Amino acid sequence: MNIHSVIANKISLAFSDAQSRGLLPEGNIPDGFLERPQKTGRGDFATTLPLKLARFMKMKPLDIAHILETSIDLKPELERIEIAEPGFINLFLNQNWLLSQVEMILNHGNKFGESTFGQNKRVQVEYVSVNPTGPIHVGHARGAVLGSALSSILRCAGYLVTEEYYINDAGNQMDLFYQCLYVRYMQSLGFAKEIPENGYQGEYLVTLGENISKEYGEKFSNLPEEEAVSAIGNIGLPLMIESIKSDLDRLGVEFDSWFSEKSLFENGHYKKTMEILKDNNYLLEREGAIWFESTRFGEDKDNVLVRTNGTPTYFASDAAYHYYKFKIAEYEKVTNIWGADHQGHVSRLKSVIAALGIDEAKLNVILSQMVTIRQSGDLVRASKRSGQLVTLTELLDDVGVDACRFFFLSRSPDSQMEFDLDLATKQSSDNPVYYVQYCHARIQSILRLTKLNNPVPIDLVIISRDPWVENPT
RNA sequence: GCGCUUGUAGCUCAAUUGGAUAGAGCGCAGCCCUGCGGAGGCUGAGGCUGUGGGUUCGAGUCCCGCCAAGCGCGCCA
Repeated sequence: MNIHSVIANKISLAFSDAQSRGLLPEGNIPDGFLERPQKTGRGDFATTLPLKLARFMKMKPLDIAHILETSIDLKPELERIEIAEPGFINLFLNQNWLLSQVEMILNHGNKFGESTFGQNKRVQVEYVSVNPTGPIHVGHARGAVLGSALSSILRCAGYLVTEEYYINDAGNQMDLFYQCLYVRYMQSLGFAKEIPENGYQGEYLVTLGENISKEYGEKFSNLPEEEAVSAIGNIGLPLMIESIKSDLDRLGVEFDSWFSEKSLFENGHYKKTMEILKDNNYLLEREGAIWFESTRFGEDKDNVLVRTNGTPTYFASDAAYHYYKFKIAEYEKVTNIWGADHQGHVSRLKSVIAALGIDEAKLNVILSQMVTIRQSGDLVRASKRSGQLVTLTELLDDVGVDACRFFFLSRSPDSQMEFDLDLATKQSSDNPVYYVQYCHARIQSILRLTKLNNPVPIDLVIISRDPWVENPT
């Protein structure tokens, strides 16, 4: 048990002890009563319990504080208690107990800080999940770093984590991608073809098209267009996925599972999902399409699941995917990390999950806000269609993995951020990454020097409770 | 128009989820140092927490209105 819980326990016991002695009236203890004061001198921990209880118990906070004080069992972790206006109880750790923690930490080595909080529950973190229609850019990279860090933390907290990438290898966007790749292939062989309007303009497709023509020659150019598009698509898709994989690998992000959207239609999950929705009477036929009645869950409008032409929408496969997550894979908790531009999708996904009979509280969606790149004072916008994007590869070439991960994690996912390339590459204390790396180098140096001499048994003494206290020289 | 997110020192961000005098780094001003693997050290100025109300012992944090920025509101994904 960590020290926070130990002390919270002590206070909780003191509370019920005072009640059983008739000093305090009956009632439950509120949540979040133990905190760490912002300033040293107010103790290592503080409780606001008297303030929180005052109104309900119709007593003065200071009176409650004094009653609790007499019931708190100090030993062995605590040294003393102080009561402060208007009703805080400040708790000070025992110095010998603090010293013993050094040994405990050393004994735990790299395992220090891990916990069994998650009780080996199976959870999934799904992130990145970029359409394999182009390379990963800076916005995706932010989600990638968040997901990978979150997964590590969950593992340390005792969860069994599956990190999954959802490959959108079905649907209109993929068809468009195949079409564009076909055009680039034909262009590389000298045929006059044009990228369709709203198509993918990026340079990477030119290269990919050239590579395919180099390896396979002209053999697809003689086929009927539809056949050629499909054949080239079959070659292009795995190449695209491989390139995404290797980009992420450079970023230190590795997935346990790559889940294919297409597979949902091959293994029956999609069919089953639609059956459940139908049986639960959430489906409507209207204007030749099949709709999910989202409005019954308070949504603004209903959503199409199957188009007039009979093909399922992205929303339909996402419903099936989440059916898979909860009903087939049986994860106890699922976290999706999405770009903020998917924000409107959250509530209707939750609705469809509820309609499938799944507790929507099991799904947590983290939205990561937009990233802009600043270089030499200028802002660079990321836009995929126009091909004007800063790719992950370019970012890593410029600033390296450490700075990349550090900066993405240094801001809340909720806030938009500017990634300052000049700052991230600066070798001065302006750059927090440089500062951290410098500290690490110095510490390693000290450790190396220590090993040169014969290590002596450590005699631990607390010189000062406050490391910044002035030295009396 | 409706919905989501954000708004804190000149800049980039914190603030233990409603607690005590809103804190750090950079920048700025002043003083000091000059062979540890120096990113020099110390001190200081700098704030009506976008804005107007409300809730209560207490609000940067919760509620309502307004202002500003970004995103979303497809039978695209």
